[in-house]
This record gives sequence, C-alpha cells and structure tokens, in this order.
Amino acid sequence: MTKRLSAAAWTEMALRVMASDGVEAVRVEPLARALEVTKGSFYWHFADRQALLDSVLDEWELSATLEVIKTVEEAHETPRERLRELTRVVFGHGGPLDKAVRAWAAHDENAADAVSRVDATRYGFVRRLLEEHGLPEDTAAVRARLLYTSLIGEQHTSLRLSRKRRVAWALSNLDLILAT
Amino acid sequence: MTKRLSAAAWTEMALRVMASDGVEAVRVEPLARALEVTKGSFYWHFADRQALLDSVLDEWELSATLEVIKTVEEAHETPRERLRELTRVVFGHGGPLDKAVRAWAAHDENAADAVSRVDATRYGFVRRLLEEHGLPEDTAAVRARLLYTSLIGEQHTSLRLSRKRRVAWALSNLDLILAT
DNA sequence: GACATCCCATACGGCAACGTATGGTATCTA
DNA sequence: TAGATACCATACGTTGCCGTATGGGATGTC
Repeated sequence: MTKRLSAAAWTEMALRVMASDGVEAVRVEPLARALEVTKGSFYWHFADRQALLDSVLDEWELSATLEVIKTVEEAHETPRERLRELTRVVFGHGGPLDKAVRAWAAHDENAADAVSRVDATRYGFVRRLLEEHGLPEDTAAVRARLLYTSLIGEQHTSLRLSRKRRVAWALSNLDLILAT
Repeated sequence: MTKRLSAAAWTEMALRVMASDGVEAVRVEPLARALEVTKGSFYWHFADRQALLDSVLDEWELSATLEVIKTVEEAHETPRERLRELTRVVFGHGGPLDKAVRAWAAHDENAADAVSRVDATRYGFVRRLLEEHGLPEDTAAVRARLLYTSLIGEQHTSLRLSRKRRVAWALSNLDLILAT
C-alpha cells in the first residue's frame, strides 16, 4: 500500500468538490473514491463529516480574508490602484468557492457567521480605501457598499461577457464611484 | 378521505421549501409529509422528482420576469421613480427563492439557463430605464450593469443593516448612477 | 528483529429517499 | 345505481450514504 493521506489532503479535495459541486456533494464515500482510498482513511483523520465541513469552512474564511490583506499590503501605491487590483482579484479564481460557501450559508449557521465576518472584513477594507482616496466618511460608506455588493453580484449573475469586457466595465464603474 | 391535491399544490409547496431550504430539500417524501399525504399522490401527478423541479423552475422564471414587467407597467411616471420602485421590489419577498434558484443554477444546466434568461430580461429593463432617463446608450449599459449587479449582490452579502437603512443607501446609490 | 503506533481496508448495520406495483376509495358518468 | 375514472394509501425492492468495528500491513523505535 502506497496511499497515505493527511487530513489536509481530505480538506483540499473537499474544497475542490465544494467549489465545483456545492456542499451537498462533499460526502465521505465519494471523496474517498476520488482520493482512491476508502472511508477507513477518512474516519481516522476526522470524527465525522461535520468535522470535515468545519475544516473546510475555516480554510475558506482564512484564505478569503488573507486574499484581501494580501491585496492591501502588496504592490500598488494609490487607493485607486489597489481597488483596481481588488476587482481583478474578485474576477479571479476564488469565485466558485465563494459562491458555494454563500449558498451553504443560506442553510447553515456556522457558514453564515463565517460569511458575515468575511463580508465585514472586505467591506471595511473597501471603505477604508475610499476614505484614503479622499471621499468623506459617509459617502465612502455608501459607495463602498455599492462597489462591494456589485462585485459580489457579478459573481452571482449570469450576464455573460468576456472576462476582458467585464473587467473594463468594472473599471469604468470604479471611476464613477471614485468621483467626488 | 378528504385530502385531494392538485399538481399545483405540490409545486407551490416545493417553491416554499426551495425558498427556505434549497433544492436539496425539495424531496418527495418530506414534501408528502408536509402536505399530509403519501407519495402515492405525488407519483400520480408527476412522473418523478425531476418533473417537479422542472415545474418549479418554470414557475420561478415566469414570476421572476412578470414581477419586472409589472413594475414597468404599473404606476410610477418617470424612469427614476420606476427604478426606485424596482429597488424596493428587490428588497421585497422574492429574495430567498431567487437565492435558492441561483445556488441551484451553479450545478444544474436547466436552472442556469433560466437564470440567464431572467437576468438578461431584468438587465435589459434597467438599461432601458436608464436610457429613458437620459443617459447615453453606452453609459446606460455600463451603469445598468452596476445597478443590477449591486442589487443582486445585496441579496447575497450579509452586510446586515436595517431594511430601512438598506433602502436608503440603495436610493442614494441610485442618485449617483442617474447623475449625468 | 520484536513491538508499538500509525494508517488504511473490509465488512457490517442502519437510515432516508427513490420509484413501482397494487389495491382501495371517492367522484363522475351514463 | 353500476361501472369507469381520478386520486391516494400501503407495501416493497433498491440505492447511496453514514458511522462503527475489527483486523492487517506499513513504519519507526529499541
């Protein structure tokens, strides 16, 4: 036998399945088949299915906020440039997982709490950038909400367009939001 | 026996369950218990579970677009007033069902197509209103997308706020979008 | 090289839902 | 009012998943 897995391997696979097929698809036996082991492995690393889901949620929350922080800290001088980068991140590769977790949150309290925290963090970040750009506090609060919700909305609507055009439109919207 | 149901009764209950607990919760036997009949009833009215889901999807698509058309036709003179009414509709009682269908659409082709059509219709409506308001065509297209995605985003984020404040903010955003 | 520990396979019982088959009870029709 | 039709209850076999129990093969330790 040369198949030795870690708990992280299970979580990773769970994240992949979650992103592509939703929470309901994150099931022990199908995952075991995908990993080419049996559930004997799973129940050694985890107490039950719920423990795996908890682990998945933690992982998501961490990466979902870290992603933002990374965008804050790294590169890009002005708030405007940072916001442009943020929109690119949103249109990046985190979309499906984000969607899946939000769908999950509709019927799960823990997931809902995690989404709540992530949204609050991201929103606070956008808001601060708008203030740094020079918008007065109350205006920044309102427009940050507009910007943030529209980014989330982009992920959930199916107004199909080329990625290039979507980014172009988003940047054009950014100009409107940043206008004094 | 005094329990006689129609197919519509099943669909209606399915819509309710879908809105509150998602597609996965739309299952024959639990629904039968909720309706206080057995699945003998169900399989007389429907071929299988998929047939019920098809029916649910049709019903949603119809109401989801009719809702928009109603908002267009009825009351409210200017495009601005109509848009204000639209935002109120979005914050109204269709939210949970909308969310559930979108989540469903992530893993179901038929649902995805329906959502696509609904989004296209609604977006076209918003776009036309912005043009009627006086925005040039290309500007209207971009801003309609911003407005529409932000409305959808509002439904999917958990930036908790009182309904009153959310509407107030949305209306404030509307002013920005309608600005020349 | 014996032994403990880690990690996994196999086999089992249980549950919840699917869809079918069949028979029963209303309600309509002639 | 007799028979046909509409609608539902009951019972059944099947499937997919959960979680547990138990044993076995690998890996490190002395």
